[in-house]
Amino acid sequence: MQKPKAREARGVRPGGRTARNRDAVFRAVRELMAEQATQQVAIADVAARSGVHPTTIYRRWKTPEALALDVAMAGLSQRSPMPDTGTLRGDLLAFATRIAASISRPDGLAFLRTVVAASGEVELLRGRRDEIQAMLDRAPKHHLRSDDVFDGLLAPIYLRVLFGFGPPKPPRLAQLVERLIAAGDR
Amino acid sequence: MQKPKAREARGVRPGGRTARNRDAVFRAVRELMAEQATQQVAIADVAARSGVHPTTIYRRWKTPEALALDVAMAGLSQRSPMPDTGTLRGDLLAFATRIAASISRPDGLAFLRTVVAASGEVELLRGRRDEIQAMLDRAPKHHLRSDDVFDGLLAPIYLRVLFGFGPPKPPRLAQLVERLIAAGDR
DNA sequence: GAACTAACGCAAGTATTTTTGCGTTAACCT
DNA sequence: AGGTTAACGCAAAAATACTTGCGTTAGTTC
Repeated sequence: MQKPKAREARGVRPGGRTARNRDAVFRAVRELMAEQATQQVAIADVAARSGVHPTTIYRRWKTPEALALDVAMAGLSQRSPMPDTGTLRGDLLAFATRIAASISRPDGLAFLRTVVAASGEVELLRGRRDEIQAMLDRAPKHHLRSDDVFDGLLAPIYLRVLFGFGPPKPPRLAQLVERLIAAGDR
Repeated sequence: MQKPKAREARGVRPGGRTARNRDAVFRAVRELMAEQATQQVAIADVAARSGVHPTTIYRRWKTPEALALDVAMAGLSQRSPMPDTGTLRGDLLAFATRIAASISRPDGLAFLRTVVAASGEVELLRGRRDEIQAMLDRAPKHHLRSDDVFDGLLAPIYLRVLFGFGPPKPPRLAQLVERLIAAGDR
């Protein structure tokens, strides 16, 4: 007989109460971020809403920033799949539309602010980039790379929202997609 | 004999000591932002560096956010003129290059973060938009508007920096300009 | 199911941030 | 020049944020 997961970190307890507390805290953070669109969630507020003692939160996350970033990263892990409509144009438009929609919800803006505030967390976005590249690779005959999608679609949508203009409206999104495709045709 | 500026707010004193304190505080904020690239400048630190008493700072600005935003807005007022190279392509490239350069300095990043954190301050960017439009109006035969410059140049540059990738390198900047012009030709 | 101990809750303590009351300085007006 | 008072500096108090010590709870292992 031998210890299960013998090489794993000794004495770590991710199950049961710990996981429950983690979920309760995350839920509270997301709710608070959605209500007051601020990136500075007060630990005391999170504790009150989640029912988890403030001391526990301080011990596990140290600072509000670390907590917010942890929540943001967890949100990225369970993201929805990339669109696959059969055409590059359709994929790009669906992608842009979904980004614009998700960023319009108040918690979407809070999430974006969190990522920006913790900038340097480049790793956080690496997986996303690979998925975009895979989408592009399905379509033949163009020179687009994931950076082009970033510059041509993500950047305009995100920055408009960050600057307090709303997200682009559907006609503008379509126009951005057309320009991106045209750039890839040359 | 009558009061000078009789219609102005009674009892406001912008001159002398008040202005001197304001300048000292602004200078301290800018320095601190440049050193530690954080958007949360501590009032106590600003007071220590500027020589202005903390109480005075609290009374005039209430919160660190308000102070940072005030500094950012003041910085925008004394901005450099738009480039005028003789060609649209030259103007756009010079503009993009200057933006990329200014945002690479640590205080430029701090400034950008401040604006983003205070999003909703759309007014702050209105004047800039008009200047961009004026630059476009000098060149004949294209359909570009200031929004196109925002989406095609500003957004990629700013968002790359905000996300922790560096600013685009010169070849990429040139490519973005070419795509923007191509989009305006159609 | 009993031993072991990571994670927790709680109360008290420490540190940091912000406010308040009051006397002083100096900008502005006549 | 002299009066008026906005803005200031200072010390003390209040509020807020964070840490620490300790006993308890409940995953985990055997």
